[in-house]
Amino acid sequence: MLRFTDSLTGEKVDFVPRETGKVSVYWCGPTVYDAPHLGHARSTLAFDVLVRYLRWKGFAVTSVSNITDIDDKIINRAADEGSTEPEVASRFETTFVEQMDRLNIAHPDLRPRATEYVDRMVEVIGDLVERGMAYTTKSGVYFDVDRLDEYGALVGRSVDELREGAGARVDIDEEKADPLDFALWKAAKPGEPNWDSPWGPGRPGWHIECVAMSLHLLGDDFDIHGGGDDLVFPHHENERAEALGCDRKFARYWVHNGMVQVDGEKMSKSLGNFTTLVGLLDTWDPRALRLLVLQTHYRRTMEIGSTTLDQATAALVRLDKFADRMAEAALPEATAEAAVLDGFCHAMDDDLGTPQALAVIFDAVRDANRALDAEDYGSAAALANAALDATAALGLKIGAAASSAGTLGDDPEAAEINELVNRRLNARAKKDFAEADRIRDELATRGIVLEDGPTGTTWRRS
RNA sequence: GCACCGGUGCCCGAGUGGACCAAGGGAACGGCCUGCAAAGCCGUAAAGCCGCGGGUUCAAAUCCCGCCCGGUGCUCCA
Repeated sequence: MLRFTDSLTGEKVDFVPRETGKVSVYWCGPTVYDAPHLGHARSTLAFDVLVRYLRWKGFAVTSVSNITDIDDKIINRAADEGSTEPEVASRFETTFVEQMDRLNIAHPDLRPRATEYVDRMVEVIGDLVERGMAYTTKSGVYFDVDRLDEYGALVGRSVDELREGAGARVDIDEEKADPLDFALWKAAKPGEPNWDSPWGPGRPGWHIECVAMSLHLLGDDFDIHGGGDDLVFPHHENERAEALGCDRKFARYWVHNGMVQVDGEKMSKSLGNFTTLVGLLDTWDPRALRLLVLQTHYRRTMEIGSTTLDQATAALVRLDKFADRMAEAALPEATAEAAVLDGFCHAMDDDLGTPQALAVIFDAVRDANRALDAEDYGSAAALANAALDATAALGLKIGAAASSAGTLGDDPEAAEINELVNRRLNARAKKDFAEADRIRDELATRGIVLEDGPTGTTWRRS
């Protein structure tokens, strides 16, 4: 039985989908106003693994993740650049998708944009106004928090408690009847993009797009709603209020991932150049980032930095070598070792315990190597198949062929390096080890590592 | 300030009441292999007891109280 920690109750609960065998998942995608960062990667990776594992288990999954392409930050960025909102949004959406592709993240089945859903949002807002859950002011339409008893349930606070902290960080809008009330529709200001509505020209308020999209594409009472845990309040609390305010059932389970830290501190642009994904993925194998993320439970705050990425890279190299070794061994056909897959499922079923799942995989790797050393090919094959099946279920491709380093022939210096390698081989053949070592040292200073194997010498960049 | 979540070896991190009390990865060390290395495999040691101080319990890293530190949220940040 699959279990998740549901943010609404904070407890681990059995997962019972709306429809047997089918799972509907919605997770909050990015607001495309800037380059994607580590946090986007971690969050998207978390839900990628969730979806992959559910599919691996045999569920028919429908996944939806939005692109928020209209918001204050996009407007500001466009103004700063002397560009337009659609241009800014389109550019960063492209970058986002590119980086997700590098991370081998499966595309969501549907990736709707907020601007394509304005009509549906207007419908939802209209419904709320009709039901008396929302009111209109000069500056827009606001949700009346007092009308919903359950407001605050997701974040685990009462309306009174929330009211105490309201305005702690942002000035209170005088137009609102209650500081907690939040915008559903913002009246247009001069120069801003706007759409027509029964309340005059304006633009969508608090992430009402997520409600309009998720309910439209997945239906009422869909299964899982996810996102980063910084979105719990007010973002998700408000979404929930919007849906419940329309008397519609919303997410059955709320799943939130933890934040990323760099060097023990919050990630910020001043802290390092690899807080953006593009730079990081240029430096490290994207699979190393996936492995690193999976080594920490998705709900926990985690550390990402050059040290941990290097460590993950070392672990990844080991997995690649393992996959290659097993492939070269030409092992017999074998069914994946059931004990390993059972262990893997047991770990994953328990709130997606990827760290434990990886421990099962690494144990299988060691056992398979041991079996191969002992020339127990049947066991080695069964264990290797299980390990490969499990890594694949996590979206982790292993083996040198999967390495982003690509084939050695692609390296611009390949011809020159190969020449040096051949000269060294000749020297070794003549037992001129001094010359052989000199060439090896020369390559080492250029960051090239040589490996002499039974079938010849290979090289790679360290 | 208020709320929530964390603080586990040299590093990253599982474990959240009980088989001598800590998985897995990285690093370290030793062995095999190698002309020597590298890589790989095998193995070993390493937490004077899991932030600090109290408490509950037959039994706690795991529960309770206080304190210290970090993170997140408190109107648009994954």
